[in-house]
Amino acid sequence: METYSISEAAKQINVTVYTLRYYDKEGLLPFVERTANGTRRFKESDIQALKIIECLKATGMPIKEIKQFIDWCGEGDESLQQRYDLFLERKATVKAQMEELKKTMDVIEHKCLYYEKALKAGTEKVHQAAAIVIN
Amino acid sequence: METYSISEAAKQINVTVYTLRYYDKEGLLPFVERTANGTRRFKESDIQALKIIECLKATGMPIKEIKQFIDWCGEGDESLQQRYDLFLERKATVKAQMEELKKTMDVIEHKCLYYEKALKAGTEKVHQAAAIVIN
DNA sequence: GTAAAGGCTAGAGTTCACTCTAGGTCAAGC
DNA sequence: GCTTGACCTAGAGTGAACTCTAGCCTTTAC
Repeated sequence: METYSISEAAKQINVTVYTLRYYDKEGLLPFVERTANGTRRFKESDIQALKIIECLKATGMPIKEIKQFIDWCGEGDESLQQRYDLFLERKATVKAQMEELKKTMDVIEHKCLYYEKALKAGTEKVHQAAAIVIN
Repeated sequence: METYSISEAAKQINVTVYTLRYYDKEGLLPFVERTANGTRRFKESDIQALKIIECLKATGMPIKEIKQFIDWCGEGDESLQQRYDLFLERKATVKAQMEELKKTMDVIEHKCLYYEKALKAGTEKVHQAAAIVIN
């Protein structure tokens, strides 16, 4: 079975080796095995697990909560419900983030139009009457 | 003209007064005027500006870059192009974030289905054959 | 056999964005 | 006139997530 060194693993998931060692220190990688002399070897399934970790991180989940999830994974079927609930909750937060981001995008796009007009006119005065305003 | 105290302004944009003072310290609020004894009074246009600042923050923009934008706003028409470019760039990053979030959502939804099946079966074994795997 | 490349740990340092504390001013209500 | 509450500043402290350093150990290539 093919395995990867820490730097190969880091490259694959696009983080630094420092980050991987930090994750391990924080208990996120209990499944990564070591050679006789202590070197980490990442299996294909470890890479997949890291992708899940990165996915959870992308939802804004703090490392301590990700560790909780990893711990649950080690418990087996006992924690199935907790893990399901966790993903349901993540789904809801990601949905909320998407909606927030859409609102943000609307504002940004308005600003783009504002500045297009201002640039065409050569001045912001096409938009406002007086004073120093943030636009 | 109606104005707001720092605590009223904080409530309106849903941050703490500490945060507003911190923003001011960092140069994000040069437009906020003070009473004779030094108390900040937020105008309606200041609240709008704060909303733009919060919008930029929501795109992941660091405070130092937001300050750059605020500085440009003070320069007037000279900086129109820079400010336009900034919003174009923000638009691109938000678009990228939306795509990333969509991918994240797809993974999360897969996990939800995985756990629904596992819960129905009462065990994760419906999914995998051997070993400790993160799921 | 020795030097370079890569791995290891413990622990210190960094950055960011707040968050809070201490000590002080000021206006309003009793 | 004095207490209460809201405001102020400077600066210290916090927590998260890295990021790096120092010192040490293997393996590989000349």
